[in-house]
Amino acid sequence: MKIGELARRSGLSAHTIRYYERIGLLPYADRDRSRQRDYDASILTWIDFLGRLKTTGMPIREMLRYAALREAGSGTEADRRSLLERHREQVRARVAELEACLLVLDTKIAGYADIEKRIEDHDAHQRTRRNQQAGARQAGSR
Amino acid sequence: MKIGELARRSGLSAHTIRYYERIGLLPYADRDRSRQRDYDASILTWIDFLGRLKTTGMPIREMLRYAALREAGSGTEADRRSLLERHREQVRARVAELEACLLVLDTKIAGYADIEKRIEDHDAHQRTRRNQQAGARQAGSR
DNA sequence: CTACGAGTTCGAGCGCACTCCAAGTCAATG
DNA sequence: CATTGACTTGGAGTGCGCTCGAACTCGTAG
Repeated sequence: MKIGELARRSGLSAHTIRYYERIGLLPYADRDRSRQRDYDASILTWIDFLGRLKTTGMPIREMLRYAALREAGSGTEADRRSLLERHREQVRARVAELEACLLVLDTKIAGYADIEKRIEDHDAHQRTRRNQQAGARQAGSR
Repeated sequence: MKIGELARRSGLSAHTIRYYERIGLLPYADRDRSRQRDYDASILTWIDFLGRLKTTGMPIREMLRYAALREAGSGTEADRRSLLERHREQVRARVAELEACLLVLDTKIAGYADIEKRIEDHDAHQRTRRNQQAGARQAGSR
């Protein structure tokens, strides 16, 4: 698979794929006779996992540490595991934080809803009064 | 309250407070006789809410839109509400996304735990075999 | 042979959200 | 009166994670 197809299938741009290789997030890819990168489909699994790390807010620095352990092969499982466990805790904390903010947002939104409702009621009341006055005028003009 | 105290109480740096005022996120603060900013405690509520928006990933661009509506005063409640409602949906989506990633992390971590367990078992087995051989040698040597 | 499309490298540029620096002002203290 | 420390402004610099451009090389189709 060449870089263009990998880009389409991974959702990254070819630029980003090269950038990731440059910084060491992706392993140095084999090149064909004309020095073009030639990828194995298995790289998609790795890119996908990197995407998870990224989505959960892991900085590239730390992904690099994980990638390096992975490259180092067996014997690094305990380190990789504890790195992911620490990250998992951070993600859990983040979720809790977002949920706390959601409550604040709910309250704020409910506050605006109240204000809007009060305005509507007020308007409806005003209309009713105008109509009553108009009715009274009509009745009086007969 | 001067900027230093506000910085301490809000958790922002004085630099950041001035930056926020410059871009319009904080209202232009009144100055005292010697042109120093003089804040009312009520600003803390606003900074706190801005913090919630920031924590939930709202870009400054959008906070500015909200801040502008707020400055515009009454009549903008419906807009402010819908802005916050749209944001709330994004935050909810983000939480869902993080939770999906947490499942992937759990699986990955469990995988490493398995590998480590297999290695431990293997080592324990090796030790047992060595002990048995040592025992057999001792018994034979008697 | 030419033209194309997709790839290559290297380095510069960008958007975001700060963060910091230099040079100056001011009020209070010794 | 001199010093100290907290403040002022305007503008430059930073770190992150890309993103893009220029100039070039290939392999294939017409």
